[in-house]
Amino acid sequence: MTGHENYLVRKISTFVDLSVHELKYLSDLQSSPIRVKKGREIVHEGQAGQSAYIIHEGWACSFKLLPDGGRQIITFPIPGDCVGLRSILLRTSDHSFSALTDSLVSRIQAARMKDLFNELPRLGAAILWAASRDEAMVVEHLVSIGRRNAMERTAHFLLELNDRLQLVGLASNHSFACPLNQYVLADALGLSTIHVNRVLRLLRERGLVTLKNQMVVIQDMAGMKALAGYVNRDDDEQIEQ
Amino acid sequence: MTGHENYLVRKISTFVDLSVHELKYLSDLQSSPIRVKKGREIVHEGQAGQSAYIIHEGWACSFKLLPDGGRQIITFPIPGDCVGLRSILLRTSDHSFSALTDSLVSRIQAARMKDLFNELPRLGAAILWAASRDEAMVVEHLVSIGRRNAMERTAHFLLELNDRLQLVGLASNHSFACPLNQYVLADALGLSTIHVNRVLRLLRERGLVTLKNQMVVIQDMAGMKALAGYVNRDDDEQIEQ
DNA sequence: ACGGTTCAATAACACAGGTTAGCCTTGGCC
DNA sequence: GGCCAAGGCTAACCTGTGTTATTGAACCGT
Repeated sequence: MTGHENYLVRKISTFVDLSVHELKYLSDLQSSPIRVKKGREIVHEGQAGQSAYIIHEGWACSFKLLPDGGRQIITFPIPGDCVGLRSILLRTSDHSFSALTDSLVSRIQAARMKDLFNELPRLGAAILWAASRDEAMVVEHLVSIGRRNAMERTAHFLLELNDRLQLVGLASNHSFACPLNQYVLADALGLSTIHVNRVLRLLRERGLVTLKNQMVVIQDMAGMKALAGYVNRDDDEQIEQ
Repeated sequence: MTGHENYLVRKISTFVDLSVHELKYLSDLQSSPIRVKKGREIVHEGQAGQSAYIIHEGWACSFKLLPDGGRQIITFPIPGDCVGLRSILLRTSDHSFSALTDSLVSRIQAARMKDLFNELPRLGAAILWAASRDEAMVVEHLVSIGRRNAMERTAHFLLELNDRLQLVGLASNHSFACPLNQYVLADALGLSTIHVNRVLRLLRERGLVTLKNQMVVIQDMAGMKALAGYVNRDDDEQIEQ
């Protein structure tokens, strides 16, 4: 264990206590870390090759491209997150995945992942549990885009990011470093860049939140939650065995 | 086996050949079938109780409600589909789930599902594979709502339904029975009822597709696919094990 | 045959968000 | 120091979609 996988361990440990053996297995599962330059595409939609990836440092995004050149960002994997688990079951990846900042990732071979479920089912369940949470996030994202207006949607998104980052210790109670620019936000929120700009200004003017110099500061947490209709993750939920 | 689980078997058999033993296990896994009246809510968001459900007959929808009374439909489970697998890992259900027509469903107890993975991992993998497909559908839905306009989105949705129904033999090449009314479509597509009506008229006027008397007829398959930017499911993908 | 309910259809109007077009700041690099 | 690229900001205008309101057809139970 070289230290960078602490985020994953930290996240999983919040819900199951890992034994020394499990920790070791978790560490051996992964390839040695790979440096990825900002902007570099790691997996391309339709690509065969069955690997999942774990992010140790940096931010990434998974997305789909449309024939007309449009892009919809599905989710922003952050340190400790696992991407492409689905491509282990399906034969090809159904979305692309690229680094938003210089990053450090490891690859997980499909075969080893399958072994894991036989050998350490408890650890396997913990990983699936984490994946389930990610799915739940995609669902919430769907709801946001389908039924919340631009402001609610943006607020909701920032609140959720804040919560996720706190889980791995990358956010204080109400602020976090955020390398996402307005173009990227637009592709995630299903809006135009210009409208993202408008919305951010409104949120700022109302004293709710600021995004400046790669830093998000939530200034009125209660106001934000009210606006977004945000419900806290039920963080005491436990995996039961 | 009373016959009604044929859809599930049929769907799974498309990708793995099930042994007699596996078929039996799959059948024993499920509670005896439960009749559910049209409109009845089967699982309520936040409800504890860890069960998944399998649909044998009828249509359902899974959705989330918003504080302002809005509703976003996530997906329409059809015969052979499994709902709420996620609530087996998370402790509570993160969305509601109700019957759109009189339906027949079975419950699957969490514990038995977990046993399955130990005892018949191949069958377990097949079920997870089906679940992965459903996830992929949610992602595609997200892309639709985020980056396709109302017409493209509607066309895409109908094409996808057609494909799914074909998989269980409930659609011919280009038409299928569809109990969804315009209100329900609106909540799925993130549109207003009125706009769904407009869009359906446009699609009809352009000779692309009609929805009349609970029947969808795709009249110009090529035109629809071009409009929606629809890519066929890669139906020859195999689960390998 | 009757009233009630559900669903589809249309029209007129309103507004959220998209589009086009610039300008300004910052920071890196030759 | 000067150029260039990336990212942020703003304004004016346009359009896709939402809203409100109303009508009609089909079906249902009594």
